[in-house]
Amino acid sequence: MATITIDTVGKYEDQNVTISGWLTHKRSSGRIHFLVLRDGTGTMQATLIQGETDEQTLKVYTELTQESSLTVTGTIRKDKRAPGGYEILVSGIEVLQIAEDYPIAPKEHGVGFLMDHRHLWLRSPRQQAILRIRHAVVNAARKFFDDQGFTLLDAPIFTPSSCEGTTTLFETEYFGDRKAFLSQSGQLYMEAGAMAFGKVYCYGPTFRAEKSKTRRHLTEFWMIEPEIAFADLETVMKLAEALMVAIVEGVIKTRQHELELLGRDIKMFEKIQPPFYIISYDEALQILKDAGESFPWGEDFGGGHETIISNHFDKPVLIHRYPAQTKAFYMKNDPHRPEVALCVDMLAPEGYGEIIGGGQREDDPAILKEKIRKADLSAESFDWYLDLRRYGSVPHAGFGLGIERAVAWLCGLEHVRESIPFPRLMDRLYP
RNA sequence: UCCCCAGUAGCUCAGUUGGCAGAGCAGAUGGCUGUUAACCAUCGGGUCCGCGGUUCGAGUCCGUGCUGGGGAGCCA
Repeated sequence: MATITIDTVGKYEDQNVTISGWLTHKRSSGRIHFLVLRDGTGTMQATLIQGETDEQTLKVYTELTQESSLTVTGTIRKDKRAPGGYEILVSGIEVLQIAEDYPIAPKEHGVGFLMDHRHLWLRSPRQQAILRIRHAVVNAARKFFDDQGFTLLDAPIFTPSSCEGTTTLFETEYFGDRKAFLSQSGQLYMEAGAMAFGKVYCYGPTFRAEKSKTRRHLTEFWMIEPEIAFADLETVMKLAEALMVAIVEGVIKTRQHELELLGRDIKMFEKIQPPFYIISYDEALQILKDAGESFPWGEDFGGGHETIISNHFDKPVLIHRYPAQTKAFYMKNDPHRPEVALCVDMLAPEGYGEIIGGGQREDDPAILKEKIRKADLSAESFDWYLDLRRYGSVPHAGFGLGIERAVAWLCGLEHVRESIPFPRLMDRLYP
C-alpha cells in the first residue's frame, strides 16, 4: 500500500493508500461524514459512511478536533462532488494527536489576533499561497543572476558601522566594550566582491531600526543585491527591468493557482514586459505638479507621492537622477549635472512603493573620502571601502530589491507583514 | 516621536438619551444518507482592558495608563 501526498492523488485512482496530515475541519450529513485533510501539499476530502465504514473508525472520527494530526487509510475515488475532484473513502484512521481547542476558526479574525498566532496562521491557505509566491520570487531572482554568471557572495550580518548614514541601526554588544551593528545592506561588501568576481549578488536579511509604522515597513526584511564592475547607471536600469520581468514570469508560470486564490489578475502580470517606463526625477515632479501636488525640487518622495506617480503607469516605473542630497554618500553624482545622483528607484504599480533602489557608485577616492566626511561617518570604519578605490578603481553599479515589497505587490497585500513568515515590526517581536 | 481609531464571551462584533449583558461563529448534546466555511434544535460560556472620578445608578460621561490597529516622517 502506497503512502502518498495529496498533490499526487490523481495517480492513485481506485488504489488503497495512506495519507498523513492535519484535520482542517469536519462536516457531516446524516450517515455520511467528511473530514478535510491538509498535508502541506494540498487539501482533500476524506469520506466515511455509516454502515460501510467500521464502527471503530467512526468512533475515532467523532473524537477528532480541528488540527488533530492523523494518518488516514482508504481508497482514492474520483468524484465530482469532492472539492478538487478526488476523495479518499476511509477504511482506517490512526490518530497521532488529538489537538486542543484550536484558536483559529475557519472564520474571520482581527489582525492583532492573527499576528499573535502567526505560527498557526501559516497553516491557512491564504498564507501558504503568499509564502509559496515568496519562494517563487526568490527562486526566479536567484536563477536570473545565476544564469547570467553572477557569483553568490554572502554578506555579513554583523557590521562595524553604518552603510546608510541616515537610517537608524540596531546596535549590539560585541565582546566587551566593542559595538556591532546589524547590517542595513550588503552593498558595500558586494562592491568589494564585484572587484574580485566581476558580477556578484547577495541574498539575506537586513535590519533597520526605523520607528516606521506603515504598511510598507518591517524592521527585518530581505534583499537581493547585485553589484557589477565596469557598469554604469544605464546597465543596472536594464538589469533591474530584466530582473522584474523574470520574477513576474517565474511567478505566473509556477504559482498561477496561488495568484488566483489571492484574487490577482494574471492578465495584468502578463503585460509586465519590457520596456518599462523610465523617467527622471524632474519628470516625476511634473507628474506630481499635474496632479495638483506642490512639491519642492530637492526632496525625496513620500509614500503618498510614490502612489500618485506609480498610478500613472500599468507597469513598474524607473525614476532616475534624484537630487544628490536625498541619496546615500556612496552614490556617484552625474558629471553633467552634479546636483543629481546617478541613481534609480523602481516603483511597483498600485502604490506598493519603492521595490528597487540602486545606482552607480562613487569611484573616485578623493570625492568618496570627502562624501564620507560630509556624511559625518567615521573615516576609520570605511578605510577598507576606500581601498576599493585605491587599488584599481572602476566604474561600478548595483541595486537592492526588497523581497517583501515585491511579494506584497504580486500578492496584492494590504500590508507587507503577510509577505514574510515571521514579520518583525516596531511593536512586534512575537512569535 | 507625532496624529487618528478601537478595546464587551475562545473569535468577530452589536449595545439607542446613563437604567436587567446581547447576536453570529467556535465548544457540548441531539437530529439529518453527498457535505463544500453544510444545515436545524438545545445548552454552557462575561475582571464590559486597568486605575481614578462624576452620578441614586457607568459597558455608555470625564481624566489617566496600557494594549492593538491605521497614518505621518524616514525608507526597501
